[in-house]
Amino acid sequence: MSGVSDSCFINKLDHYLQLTEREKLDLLVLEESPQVYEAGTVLYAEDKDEADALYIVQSGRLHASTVLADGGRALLKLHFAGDIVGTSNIPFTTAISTVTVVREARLCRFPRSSLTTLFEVHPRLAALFYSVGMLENVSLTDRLRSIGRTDGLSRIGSLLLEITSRLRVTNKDFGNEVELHMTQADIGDAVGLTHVHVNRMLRELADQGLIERTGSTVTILDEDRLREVAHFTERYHRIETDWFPAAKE
Amino acid sequence: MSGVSDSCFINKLDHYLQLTEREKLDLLVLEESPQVYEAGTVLYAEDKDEADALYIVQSGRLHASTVLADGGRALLKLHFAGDIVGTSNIPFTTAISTVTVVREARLCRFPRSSLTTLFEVHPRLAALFYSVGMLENVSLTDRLRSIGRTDGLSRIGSLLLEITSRLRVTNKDFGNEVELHMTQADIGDAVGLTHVHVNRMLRELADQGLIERTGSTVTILDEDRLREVAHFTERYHRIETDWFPAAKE
DNA sequence: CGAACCTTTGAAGTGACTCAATGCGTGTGG
DNA sequence: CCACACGCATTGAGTCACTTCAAAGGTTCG
Repeated sequence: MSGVSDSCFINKLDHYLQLTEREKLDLLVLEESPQVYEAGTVLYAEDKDEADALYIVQSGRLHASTVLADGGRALLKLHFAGDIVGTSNIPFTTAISTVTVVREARLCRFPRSSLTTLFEVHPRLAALFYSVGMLENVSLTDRLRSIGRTDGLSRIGSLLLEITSRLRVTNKDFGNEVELHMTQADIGDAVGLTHVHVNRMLRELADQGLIERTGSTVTILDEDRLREVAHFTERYHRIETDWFPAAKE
Repeated sequence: MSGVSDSCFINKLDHYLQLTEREKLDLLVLEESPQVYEAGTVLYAEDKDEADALYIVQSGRLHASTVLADGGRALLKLHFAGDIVGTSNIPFTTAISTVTVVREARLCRFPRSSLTTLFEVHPRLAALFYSVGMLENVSLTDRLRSIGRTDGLSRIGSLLLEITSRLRVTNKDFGNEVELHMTQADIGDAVGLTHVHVNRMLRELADQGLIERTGSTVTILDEDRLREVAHFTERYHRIETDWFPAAKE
């Protein structure tokens, strides 16, 4: 039987909120044991698969994408350790985007039925789910602003900063060296540019001394200046928990 | 004292879910009586005002915007009757966008503390709030795709269809004539184009016989073809409620 | 009747795209 | 162990969607 340390939730939820023993134990029952998914695995496919569960990321990388009419692709979300994947399917029966494992990941499946119990028994955890979902909402509006209203250089800078920023949530001693696990075409699909232009903008960022590149690893050399270029606002430090219902002991 | 018909929730929540008497009564206590806000009113300002309440829209129009480094503006969300405004502030203490009343609106304030009670006492309604929030996330990813990966004509078409689609949620007998309540500059800020180009794309849509314009009212002449041009997917019909906890009678 | 705001149109400039070719690294089958 | 294929990064050149700048026409309102 799996111990508490095997839970997919402990990392991130515990970061935002000190979970009680009762909460931890109940979560262990509600979520399934972590399973390993290799890179390339499709968790569910847009407009095709039933979306009857969330997945909590213990480690690894995933992304949500959608196919365009012209055969192109858009990357809608990036998912890191601690993220809850699949929340936007909650109001639907069929998956509204395709979720792909980008880098070998350990995931806990969290069936819809567990969500029912969670909301019934643990209002405080339900509030936390709600907050985390709204955090995703904010991340989306930030990208909307970046993609809709800034040039290529800013968009790429913004993406780099968002990735580092989110990795730091679960990894405090994270430096300024990021392995992107994305091709330049992926980056383009995420920020709304072609891979050719992504290449030129990455070079430009490097030429300006803001970043350094080695393969698909990026080192941020001047984070302050990059933040200015990208008009980036940090948002993932903490969440407001004052209004949360009391925990079940 | 205000009757049930005065509640800001009945319209939309009742559309998705048959509320019980107990739920309706409790909601009436939790939400404040509707108040009228005239066009131009700023509910709260980005990075400035405390965000200690949600607002439920009974009637009228609002939008959420953010100011850019270069003085520009991005419209992040449009809010219609039945919407819950301010959810993205839930994880924060300070407002993360500016919410402005676009057209005289009747709003019910829903303080954060009411949210606490809602999650404690009415898990089913909490689930509904969660679902509605996730629906907003989906709307954002749809716009992300539209803005990041399609041309001006599609973006405008997509916006027009989203507006009509969302107005239909609370107004079944809504035709194909939409009063936008947006200037062409507003539209540009919403879809990531300049007002000049918005003008040309609107003309183009009209020239192609897809729409007809009178002032800021748009009549959709060929909705099927417009959907093709815009690559639009309808999403606001209904939400999945099977997993919701049982209602408190 | 003028001011303010919005829409519309023209003309020129540019950021990003498309097309195309080259190089590079890695894995694989002969 | 080499040859080749394949995916990815890089670079150049030409083109285009959208921008910027500028000005004129409409509408509303005090």
